[in-house]
Amino acid sequence: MTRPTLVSLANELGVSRQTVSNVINAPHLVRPETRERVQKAITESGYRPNVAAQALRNQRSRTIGMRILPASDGINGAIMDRFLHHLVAECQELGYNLMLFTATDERDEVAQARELFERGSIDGAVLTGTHADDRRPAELAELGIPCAAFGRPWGKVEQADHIWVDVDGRAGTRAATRHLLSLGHTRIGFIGWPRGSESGDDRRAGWSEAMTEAGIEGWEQWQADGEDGTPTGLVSMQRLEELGVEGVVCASDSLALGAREAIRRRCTESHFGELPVIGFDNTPVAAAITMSSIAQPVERCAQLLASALVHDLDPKSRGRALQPDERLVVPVLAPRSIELPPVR
Amino acid sequence: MTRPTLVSLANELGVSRQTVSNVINAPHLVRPETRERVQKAITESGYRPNVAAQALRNQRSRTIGMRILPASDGINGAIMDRFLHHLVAECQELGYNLMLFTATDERDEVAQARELFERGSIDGAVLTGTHADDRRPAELAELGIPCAAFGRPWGKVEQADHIWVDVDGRAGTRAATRHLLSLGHTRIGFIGWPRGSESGDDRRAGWSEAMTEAGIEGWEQWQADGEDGTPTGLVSMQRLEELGVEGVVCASDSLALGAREAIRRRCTESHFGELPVIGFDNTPVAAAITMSSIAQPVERCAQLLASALVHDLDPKSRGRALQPDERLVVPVLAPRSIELPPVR
DNA sequence: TTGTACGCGTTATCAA
DNA sequence: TTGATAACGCGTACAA
Repeated sequence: MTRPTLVSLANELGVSRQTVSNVINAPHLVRPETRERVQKAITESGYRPNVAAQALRNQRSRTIGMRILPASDGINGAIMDRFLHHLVAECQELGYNLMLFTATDERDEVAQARELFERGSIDGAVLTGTHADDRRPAELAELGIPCAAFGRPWGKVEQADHIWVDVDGRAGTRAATRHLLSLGHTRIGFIGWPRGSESGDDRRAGWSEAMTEAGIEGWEQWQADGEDGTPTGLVSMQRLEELGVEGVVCASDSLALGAREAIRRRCTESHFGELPVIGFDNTPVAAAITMSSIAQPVERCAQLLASALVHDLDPKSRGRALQPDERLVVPVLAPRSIELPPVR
Repeated sequence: MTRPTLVSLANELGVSRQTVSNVINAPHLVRPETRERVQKAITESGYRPNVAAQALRNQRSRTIGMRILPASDGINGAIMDRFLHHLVAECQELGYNLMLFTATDERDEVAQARELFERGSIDGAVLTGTHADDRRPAELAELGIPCAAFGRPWGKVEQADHIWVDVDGRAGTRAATRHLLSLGHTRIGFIGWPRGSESGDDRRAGWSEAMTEAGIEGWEQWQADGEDGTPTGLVSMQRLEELGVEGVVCASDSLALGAREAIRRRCTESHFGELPVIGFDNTPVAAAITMSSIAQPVERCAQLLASALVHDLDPKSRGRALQPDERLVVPVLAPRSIELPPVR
């Protein structure tokens, strides 16, 4: 009833444990007939190498650590949910495991990662939610802990020496804005987050670019911002509608949800007049109410990141190094029919 | 620069490694002066026991495994997000780690857990989303894999021999219904999921009980159901309003969101007339639109579950066995002001 | 109270 | 091609 080990298997077969090990790790070194005999025994006995022993011997756990944030709002939660799932899937694919941990703040996050790393629980870490002046990559590097970040090294993209992947939010809002422009609208507004939020400014920039490029006058006034959430979206939209805005791109689905609410209220109060709103993140909520949204390809980000980190941890593994042009992943516009009403 | 080990520390201090080990695991066996000297060295050198070596020696990884589901809708995602976070936090608190894995289905989930268990990666597993005829607990038991489930053993609560914790949805909807009744309303409806969904039927039962208990006639007709989502909530509410329903309890926030939408549309079309809607899950969306909702205490569930499983894995640890009356955790009604309009 | 010796299961090196 | 030996870092029974 006790699980077989390399030794017990070897004894039963009358070979040395090294031979059994070789059948698993270096089959080409073993004579075919022996190999098959051992292989058969391995399969039939349900033998599984012990990871603790492997980790001890190889000085690597084949495990990656990641901090799980307290679920704040449903939006970021949903994104991280998907990211996490695909990260786990890709790690598994590459023969790695993912271990979670919690931390009170980023300082503590580094401390926790360090603890896990120094105890040999993890070989490296995945960071999320990078921001300007993010000290984590440097601190981990200092400690010799390999890491990969979901989120670019804001403010110093060029000199970053760690692995990272990010969603090109700017390209997303640019595409969304162009899309609305292509429908014949010209007065396209933007509802975002207060200046200073890196990804927020990035998303706004895409809209600015598209508007500038289209040669439209006075677009600078068609913007509003505030804390993420439906309330901000609602009041922002009310203001923009007064300015005659004909469509709006938002930095999040929450904002877009609020904007839609404003339009709905106005429509019932006065005349009918739908108006396209495009959200960001393509959350289930957006899909449920058939609202167009810019979809972050978090699946791809997770895959690229896991693969790159694994490659960094073990170049001989199946992990793949990141190509420079793969770092900024472009999101996809997920259009829903209701969002494309005829102009006027 | 190389990390210290028990041996290297012992050598530096001129004691045997046994003494160093004892200082950590059985301090009372070591002479105070020696103990302090060793303790100091441990602290200063930043020594950390190697988990692989410990796992190998103790034949336990102090790690718990859990399948992460593909993020489906935002609602369940948000719930699982919170659950997961608190599960990790509690494990950490108890000196355990949480490892994630993916699986294609429940059969595969058991296979994956088995693989991890037999390789010594995990000591036990956490299950989520239990249902009637759930084979997982029995299969894991068969394999000798300790497990704990978030979700009751539907259909055979009494005979279940594994650890489980669940939210008492029925108590939640009952409380919500009573709450609406206490406001003076009598025609309280319910929007849920199709019969056969365990938690759905459970939530409906709470409403039935409260209505029966209040001695109100004809309540059986004030119900509707369908696939979870805003569309179902919307059409359901339209029908219930025609029946003169004065308030409604829903099996999810999605349904409630749809119901609110129906009320809003009707209000603007004809006369004004708000009407209380209570959702389930208390998602960020509910909070954002100030909609009352029944809040699942997933934090507590996660804590109880982690603690109980850890206790099962290692009775000498700080994990605590589950008391029978702790298994069904009662949710809390999160009332928002807008949800309590005067009657008529 | 401290030290010695062994074993946990695996892999790498080297000799046969 | 195969097998013996050592080592990874730790915990514990036992002896001193």
